[in-house]
Amino acid sequence: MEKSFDPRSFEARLYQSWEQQGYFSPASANENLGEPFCIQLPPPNVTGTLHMGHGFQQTLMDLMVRYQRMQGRDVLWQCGTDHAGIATQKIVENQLAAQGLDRKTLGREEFLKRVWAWKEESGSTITKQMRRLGSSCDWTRERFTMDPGLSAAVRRVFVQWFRAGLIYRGNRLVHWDPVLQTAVSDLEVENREKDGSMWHIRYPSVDGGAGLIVATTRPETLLGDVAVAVNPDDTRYSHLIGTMLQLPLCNRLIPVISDAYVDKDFGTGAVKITPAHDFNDFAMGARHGLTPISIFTLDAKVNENGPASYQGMDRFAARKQILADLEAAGFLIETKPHKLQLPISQRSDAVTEPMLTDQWFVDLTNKGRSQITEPALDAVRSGHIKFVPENWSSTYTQWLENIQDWCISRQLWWGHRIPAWYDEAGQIFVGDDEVDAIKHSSLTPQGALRQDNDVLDTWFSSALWPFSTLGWPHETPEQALEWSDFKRFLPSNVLVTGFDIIFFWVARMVMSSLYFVGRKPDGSFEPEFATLAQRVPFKTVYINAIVRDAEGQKMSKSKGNTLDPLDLIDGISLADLLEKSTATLMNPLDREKVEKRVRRDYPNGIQAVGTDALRFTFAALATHGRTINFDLKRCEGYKSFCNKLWNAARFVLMNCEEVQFTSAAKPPLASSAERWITGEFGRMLTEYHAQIALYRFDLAAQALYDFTWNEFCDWFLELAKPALTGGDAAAKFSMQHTLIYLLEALLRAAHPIIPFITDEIWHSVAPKLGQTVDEQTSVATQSMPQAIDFAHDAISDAEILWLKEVLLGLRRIRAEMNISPAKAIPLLYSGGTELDQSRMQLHEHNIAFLAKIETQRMLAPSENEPQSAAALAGSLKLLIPLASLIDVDAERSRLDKELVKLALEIAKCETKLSSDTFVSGAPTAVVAQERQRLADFSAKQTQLAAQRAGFAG
RNA sequence: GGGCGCAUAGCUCAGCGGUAGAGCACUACCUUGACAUGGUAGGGGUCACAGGUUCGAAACCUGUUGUGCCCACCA
Repeated sequence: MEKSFDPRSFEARLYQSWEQQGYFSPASANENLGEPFCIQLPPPNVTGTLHMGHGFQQTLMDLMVRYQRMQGRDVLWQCGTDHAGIATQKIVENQLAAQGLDRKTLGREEFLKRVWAWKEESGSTITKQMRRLGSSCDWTRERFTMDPGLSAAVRRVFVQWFRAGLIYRGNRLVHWDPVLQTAVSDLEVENREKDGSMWHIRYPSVDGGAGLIVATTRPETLLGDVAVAVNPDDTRYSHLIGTMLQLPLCNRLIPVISDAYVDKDFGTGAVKITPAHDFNDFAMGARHGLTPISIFTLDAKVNENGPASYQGMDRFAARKQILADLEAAGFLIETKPHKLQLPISQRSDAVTEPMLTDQWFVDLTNKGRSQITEPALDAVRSGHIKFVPENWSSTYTQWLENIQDWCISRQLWWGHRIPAWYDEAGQIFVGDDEVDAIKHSSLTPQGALRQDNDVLDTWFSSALWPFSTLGWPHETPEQALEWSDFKRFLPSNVLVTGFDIIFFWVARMVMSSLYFVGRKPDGSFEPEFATLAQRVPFKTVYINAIVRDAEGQKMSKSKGNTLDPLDLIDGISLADLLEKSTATLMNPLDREKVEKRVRRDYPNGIQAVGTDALRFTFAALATHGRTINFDLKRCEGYKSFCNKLWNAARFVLMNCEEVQFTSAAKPPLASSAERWITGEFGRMLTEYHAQIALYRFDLAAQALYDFTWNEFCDWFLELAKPALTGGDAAAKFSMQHTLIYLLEALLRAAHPIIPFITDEIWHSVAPKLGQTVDEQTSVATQSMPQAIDFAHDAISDAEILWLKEVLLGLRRIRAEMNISPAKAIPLLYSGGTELDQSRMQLHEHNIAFLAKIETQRMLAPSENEPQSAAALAGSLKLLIPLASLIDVDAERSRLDKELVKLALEIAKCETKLSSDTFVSGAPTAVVAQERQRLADFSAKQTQLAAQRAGFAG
C-alpha cells in the first residue's frame, strides 16, 4: 500500500469493475432471491449536470442500497433521466438563437430532431457524473421519460383518465407565461414581493355623477373591466349597486355589483372586476354571470378588444400610457406606494398573466377528489406512506386538502404530445392513436383529424415513474416479463427527495400509483395490489435537507456560490474556480464581489478530497434539519479520516506480513485488549445499524468515525504495539489475528458510506483471512457485520478502562510537568486494591512501553513516598518521583487546579444530596449513582490533598 | 393571513428529562518505527429570554424576541 491515501489511483478502476461485474443489478429469477429492497432515483434532467443536491441525495441512496445489499436484500436501484420539457427546449432554443434561428422557422419536426440530437449528446453527462460519486444504481435498467415504453404509459394514463372523466379540456383562466408562451401550473409560479403602486381611479356614473373610486395595482386591466364590485354591507356605496358606470378611456358601461368577497376596509372598498385577467375576478364574474373580456394577446400586448390607441402595446407600456391618459382626463385620483406579490414564472422569470385559454386539466376537485385526491391523502394519513422527518406529512396533506385541478397541457414541442385529435367540427377524440381514438368514441368524425399541438407537463410523466420504469402496463410479451419485477419491487422502500418537489412530484406519484398500479380494465385491482398499502409507490419518503453554502446561502449559479461536487472530488485551481464562479452570474456587476469571496474562501482553490471524503461529509451532514450548510473544512476533515483509515490498514498489514490465517472465523482473543476492542466494535455496530434504520445517517457516520479513530486507532493500535514487538510469540500471533479480523469487519461496515477506499484496502486484507480475492471480487458483495458476533466482555472492559486511566494520568503528568515524551521516567505505585495490583503486574509491559516508563515498582507499606507528581487510577496512586525531573511549583499548581475542580464537583453533589426532595423524589438508582460520585470524588480529594500537603508552601 | 422550522463553545452542528458534547478553529509541547491529512495535553458555553411542569429542564409545556422557509385571491 502507498504511504498516503490517493483516491485518484483506484476510484475509477474500482467503479468500472463493480459495474462490469453486475454488482448493481438485482438477482435474476433463477438465483436465490433475498427480500427485495428498491429505491427509485428521482430522475435528473437529462441535459443537466450534477450539483451538490444530487450529490447529497445520491450519497444517501447509495449508502442505503449498498447497506441493504450487504444485509442480503435483493436490491434494485432504478435510475434514469427526465426529459424536462421547458428546461431542455429552452437550451436548444438558445442554441438556435445563437445561430440566428428559431424553432418556428425550423418547424416542429426539424426542431425535435435537434432536441433529440442534443439529448443524445449531453444526456450522458449526468450519468457519468453519477458514476464518479460511486452511485450503484442498475445501469442496465436505465430509463428515460420519453422512451417508447414510458411514452406508452403516458398515453395510457391520459386515455384512461380521460375515459373515466378525470381529464377534461376547458377554456379556463390559467397562469400564462408570455415569454415562453405556454400555460404553466400554479406550482410553477412563484410570488415575489415587489415595490409597486396602488392607484385610485374614478369611474364616473353614467348620469355624470361622481360614481366610484376603485383601487388597483394593475390599471392596464381596466380595458377588460366588466363591473365594479362593492361589499353588500357597505353603506357608503349601497345606493350605487345596480347602477351603471362609465369605464374611463373605453366606450363601455359597466354595472356596480355587490359581492361579499369585497373587503370594505381595503383600498377604497370598490374593486374593478376583470374576469379575463384575474383569478378572483374570474370567480366573481362567474357568480354574477358576467362575460370576461380578454384584452391581451398571447405575448401580452393589448389586443383588438382594447381601444385602437392601445392595441399592440405591451402590457407594461400600456400601463404607463393608460395612467398618463387617466391623469390627463382627471380620473387618476391618487397614487400610493404599495407592496405587491408579483407572480413570476420559475422557468423564464417573466411576470405571468392570467389568461383565458383552452387547456387540459386533471380533475382533482370534483369527481377526481374521491378517485384521485382522497386516496392520496388516505395513504399518508393511514401511515402506509411515512415521511421522514415526520412533520412533512402535514405539508403534504395540507396541500392536497386545498388542491386545484392540475393544468397539464403546455404549449411546447418537446414532450409527450397529447393523444387527442380534433375533427373539422372541433369534436375531440382521445386514444392511444388516431384509430383507437375513433374506435372508442361515440362521435362520428367530420372530415380529417388533426392531433392536438400541445404536449404534457413534464411532471405528468414523472408522476408515473414508479411503475412506468418497471414496464407498466405490460401488454407486449416483452413487457409481460417485467410483471414479476413489478410485483416484486413495488411498493419501493424509500424515496429520497427534496421538499421542494413534494407537490410537483411526490404527491402526484402517489395519486397516479394508487389509481393505476394493478388496476384491471374493469376498474378492479389485481390481488397483489388490492389494498392502498400495496399500491403506494413507496413506503417511506425521506425528505433530505437542502444544501447551502458555508454561510447558509442558497447555492445558485447566478449568485456564483455553487460548489461542483466533482471539483471537490478532483480539486480545482483558484483560477479555474474564479472563472467558473463568475461565468453565469445573473448580475455581471457582482463579478468583483464574487471573485473577492472566492479568493477569500478558497485562496488556493480546492484540494482534491476524493469521492469517499465527499460522501462521508454528506452522510455526516445528513441531520434531520431543513438545510445543511456545506463546509469545506468539514470535508477536509473527513479526507483526513480516510487517510487515517488508510494508514491504520497499512499498520496492520505491515505487522501481519508473515502471517496467514485460513478462515474468517473469530480469533481466540488472547488478551484483554483484544476482547475489549471486539466488544467496542460490537457496541459501535449496534449503534450503526440502529441509526441507519432510523435514517440518521449522520449518527451512523459518527459512530463509525468515533470507533475508527478514537478507539481502534488511538487505543487499540497503540495497545497492540507492545504485543507486536514483545517476545511472546503466541500473544503476537493472536494480536495479529485480531487486528486483521477487526479491520476486515470494519471495512465491510464502512463500505456503504465510503465504498472506494474500503474496497481498495479490503483487497489486501481479505486474503489474509483465507479469502480468495481477485479483481472481480469486492467488499460490496460481502455481508454486513452484525453486532451479535462481537460480544463484549465486562472484565476486559473494566481492565482496559483501568489501563486507559493509568496511561492518561501519566500522560497528563508528562504534559503538565513538561517532561519530554522521549525521556524515560521511573514510576512508583502506592496503595490500591488487590485488583489494582494484579492489573498493574499484568500490564507492566504495556505501561512501560506506552508511557515510556524505565522502572516501575510497588512501594512497600512501610516505605515513605518520595516527593512526586501523582495521578490516580481508582484508589491506586501513580507517583513520578521528583528527583531532578519535576518542577515543584508546577506540580503544586497542577494539584491546586485539580483540587479546585474536585471541590466544585463535590459541592454540586453535596447540594443535590442534601436536598430532601431529591433524595426522596428521585429514583433510588439516581440517588445511589450520585452518592457513588460523591464518594469517588471525596476519595480522590483526600489523596490529592495529602499529595499537596507534601509540597507545603 | 395560515403552516412548518430554527436559536447549544469563535464557526458548522449533535444531544431532547439525571455529570454540557463532536468536528473545525485556538494555545502549548512533540517530526516516537501507521498516519504532521499526525500525536499528547489544554483553554473556551448562565444551552436566546421569561414563566410553568418536575426531586431535577439545554431537553417537556406556555409566552416573548430574533431568524428562516412553504402555502394563500386582499384588489
